Amino acid sequence: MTSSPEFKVERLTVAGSLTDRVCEALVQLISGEDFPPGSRLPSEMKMASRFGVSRTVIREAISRLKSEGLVESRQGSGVFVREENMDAPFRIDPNIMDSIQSVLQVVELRKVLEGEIAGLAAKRRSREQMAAIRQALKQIDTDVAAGSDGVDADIAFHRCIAEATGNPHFLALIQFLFNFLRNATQTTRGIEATRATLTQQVKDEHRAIVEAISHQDSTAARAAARLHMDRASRRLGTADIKLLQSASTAANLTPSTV
Amino acid sequence: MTSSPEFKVERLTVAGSLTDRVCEALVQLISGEDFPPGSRLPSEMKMASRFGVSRTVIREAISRLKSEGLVESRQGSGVFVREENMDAPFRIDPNIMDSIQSVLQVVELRKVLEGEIAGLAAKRRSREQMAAIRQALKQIDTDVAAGSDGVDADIAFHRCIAEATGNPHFLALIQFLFNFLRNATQTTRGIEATRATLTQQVKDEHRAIVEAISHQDSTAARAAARLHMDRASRRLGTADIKLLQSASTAANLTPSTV
DNA sequence: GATGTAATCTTGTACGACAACTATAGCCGT
DNA sequence: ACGGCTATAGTTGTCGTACAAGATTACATC
Repeated sequence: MTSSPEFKVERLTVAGSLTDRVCEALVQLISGEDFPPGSRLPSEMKMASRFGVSRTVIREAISRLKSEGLVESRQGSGVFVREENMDAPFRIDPNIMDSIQSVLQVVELRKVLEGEIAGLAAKRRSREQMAAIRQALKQIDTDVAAGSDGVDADIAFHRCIAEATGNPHFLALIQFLFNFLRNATQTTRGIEATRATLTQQVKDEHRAIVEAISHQDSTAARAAARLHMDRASRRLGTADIKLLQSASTAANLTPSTV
Repeated sequence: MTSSPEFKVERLTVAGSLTDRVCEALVQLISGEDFPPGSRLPSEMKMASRFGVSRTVIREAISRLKSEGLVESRQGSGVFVREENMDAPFRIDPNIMDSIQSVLQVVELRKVLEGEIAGLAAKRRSREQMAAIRQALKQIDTDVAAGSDGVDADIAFHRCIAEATGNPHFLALIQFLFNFLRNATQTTRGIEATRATLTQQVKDEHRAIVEAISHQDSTAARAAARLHMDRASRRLGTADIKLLQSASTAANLTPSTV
């Protein structure tokens, strides 16, 4: 091996800082077949030379990859690609938030989950859990009467139902989806307003879910929850779509001027 | 303000590199009330002085926090705490892998998803997607005949179905669950063996799913997928439970000796 | 051939310098 | 007095060098 290049230098992306670009390029190289799991990637000096950047940039990029669990560095030995990316978490790409369609797709995911969660909760809920659900339902009214937008109480309500399944992963997953949707929609503040105006309809939907769970009728609970989410996505899809779209385009024009 | 310390220097943890410790300390400070969302944290120079490390270390720590979405840096202005931790990913605590019950709970989550995914795929699949699903089903046989355990092909099969929903989040989520389950079970190699011995039954279950999707019968598709997952969890719950348990206890004894 | 040691390579950390960019204070013109 | 422009200081981004700490390899020695 006289001077065989240890890896091809990918075209660095045009946007972002040097560290961003190098990071992206390295992820591509690791994802590809250039560096299989367990292999050692070139020394920081060599990478700096190949990419035409300083070692500082390489080190910061490696630092990110380490925090994401893609690589692992051993002092004096080198940087190695981690065996498994089992820790690769489930995350939704934040820059798809612009797209109203993607938000609706997340809502669809939530709809599926809420339906099954309600069905399972109907089967398994204990008496205490049933009381907690009823209490959470009341809390929504209390909060709204006190001037709150009721979003927190609404989330707590659905969390109570998820807890009643006895499977903590359902709770964790819908909590994650709540976080995402809240952040995706909070830019406009349109959803909360919509929810506030449609309180009566939402209240009826909630009651239907609670009643079904109370009667341990899992089929009805699933249907009620799905209907609830269907209507929620419809509310999202009609009134607020323009707001969200305009907000997203505005965000595109001013990427970091927030 | 003459010389009010802008933040208290937390005790740096004893283990890990300087970057690790600084990173941890910063996370604590951000999680606490010292630096609320939107606030600017001290300049890199000041932090370097406070922590008694070089600016390099601070920069690498900040780089990690940026990749984790906790902070955001603006050149010439400073480093700011991001508004919401909307990026908080959905991840399953790795140390629950010990518990066979938790694994079964994840399987239940997958069961729910696979059922709904199959139902949606039955409604929406295009002709090309149907062909891809059939192709993936055949590939399982091909791989198994070639001596493979067929796990990869099995995953690819279910991925094809998820793709046919047209909602990429379903695909991403079940891929995440696959990764977790694979890592949770691969220690014993017991599951693959089980799956290999029960090929005929699994094949029948797969065929039922494919036929239902082909006929665009979403109810049948959902039922078939749920049955498939039910049987999978039963297979998991009976034969391999002892293997998994023993493997988990062994893993506890050797936490990082892999 | 086994073994201990030195040379060498790699990552970790520190320091200094400058470029690119921002925000602010202050000056100036009106 | 007020608005707009500029100078200036502060901050992040990038570069380079240097050395410490740990690991690997080669080699000399027995």
